[in-house]
Amino acid sequence: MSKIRTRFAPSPTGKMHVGNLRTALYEYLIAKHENGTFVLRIEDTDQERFVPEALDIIYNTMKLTGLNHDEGPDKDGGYGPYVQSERMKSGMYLEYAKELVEKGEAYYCFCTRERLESLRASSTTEDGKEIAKYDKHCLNLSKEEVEANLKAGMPYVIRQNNPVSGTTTFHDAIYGDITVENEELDDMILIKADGYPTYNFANVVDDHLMGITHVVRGNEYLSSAPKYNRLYEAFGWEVPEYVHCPIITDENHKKLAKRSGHASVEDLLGQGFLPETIVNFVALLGWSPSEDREIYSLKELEEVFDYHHISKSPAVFDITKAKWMNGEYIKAMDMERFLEYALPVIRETVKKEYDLTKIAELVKTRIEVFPDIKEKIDFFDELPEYDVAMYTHKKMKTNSENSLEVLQEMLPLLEEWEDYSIAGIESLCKEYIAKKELKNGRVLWPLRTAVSGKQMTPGGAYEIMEILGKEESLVRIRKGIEMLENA
RNA sequence: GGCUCCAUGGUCAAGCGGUUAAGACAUCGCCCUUUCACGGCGGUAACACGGGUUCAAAUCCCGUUGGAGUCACCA
Repeated sequence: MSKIRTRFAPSPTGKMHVGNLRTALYEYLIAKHENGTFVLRIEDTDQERFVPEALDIIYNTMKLTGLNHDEGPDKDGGYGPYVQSERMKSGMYLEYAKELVEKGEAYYCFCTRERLESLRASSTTEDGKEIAKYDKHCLNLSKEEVEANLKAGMPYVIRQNNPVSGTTTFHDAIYGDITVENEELDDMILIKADGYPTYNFANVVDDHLMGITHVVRGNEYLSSAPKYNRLYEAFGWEVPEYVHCPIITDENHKKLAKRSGHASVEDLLGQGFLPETIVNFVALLGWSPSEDREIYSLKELEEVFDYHHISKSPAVFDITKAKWMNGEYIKAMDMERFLEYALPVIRETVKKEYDLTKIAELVKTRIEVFPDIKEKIDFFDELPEYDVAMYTHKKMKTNSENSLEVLQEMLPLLEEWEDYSIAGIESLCKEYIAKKELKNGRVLWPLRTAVSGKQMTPGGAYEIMEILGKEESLVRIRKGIEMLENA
């Protein structure tokens, strides 16, 4: 069997959609699993939607996620150029289109947009039986008429000439054989009036020229696949293995769109997701490994990925589960890298001179995405307003009276104490607890409350006091005493 | 609306004719614990419906219903 060659062929029109990323990922994995070649090709045939920054987005995303291509615009592998607008310069798409015209598989069309629009309008007013497709009007033009029109400089497109009867069957690795009536096939445009090939055409030509063996794409292309198939056949080219992936949807089971808030890789990154989470999570949307396991690095995915296990039904992008997975990655991160992500967020919230690394450590097992950090540590900078009722905790057996007593008795001890390390404070507290024969919670709950002013905090009284230091800890405890006295 | 595809818990999903119908997220409860987390244990929860085929159907076939995708000189 020949070596596998897959390609990721994005068009630079904006952000990187997660559906696109998954397609790229599967293409990458299919190739890498078999030691094949993963090609990056830029499909910029739409001059109107082209946005230059999108190229950077594509490169950055690929790099960040680790989907490194073996061939591409920046890595010639002998199949270049890898940018369609550059390939176009040689006029090759037009040549190929003309080849089809000569074979009778395509034809020139001079219809105006106005005519096409009215055609569409009239077809919809019919009884619903009518199919909204081109009526092959220009197919009837004689060779002479075409020549004359061309000579006169009339704008034209070249359309595929599909049969009007019979059926076309193509094979997909996931969906099996799919058959459609040829009558359903529209004569799609191959070459646009601006001379550029359409995606549909350029895609087929380039895939063939680049020796692509597996064509992976979203299943929104399923309905146009028969037309591509006819193109391959018209040229007499070998049809690649089609792999149509199920669609990724939002929670309403609709195709994931920008408005969902997490439709692009950039959105996800901005929300505090790690690249490896995105890759891992998206890999599992529509595919599952044979072993019972969910956390996979890209390398591990390369090992176990088998595209025959891709499922057929659409998958909801469950942001809740994605967050869980991100939390798993965060917990498994080494401290150094964690700090790179966490510190900037912490700095936004904590302006005072505390040991931010210690704060980071506190928070590591308690967040799912990095912005979660903010609300967990806001009390460090400033003791929030809180209600004395917070001192009452049923399970800790605390109330405002015994809390006051504990704080009043602890205050002088803490004032004399110098060692405000976790261990130091702990030994002081434990000593007091032992002497008074109390449960830990009886004294630690009031302390933690006084020092944080919050119902829940990352870390306990020891950890918080260590970070706050002696002075600030005492200020807060005195404040607590004052509040309890006035209650 | 035409065409195409899809159909196991709320979500991701295992399952390929014989299972007590896995597992994960979420949810609920318990344990651990100075709070919250982490960790551990357990619970609730699914084969859309109707016909076949078969000794036997979540698994195969047909229909119904439901959902999605697609119908551009966009990709």
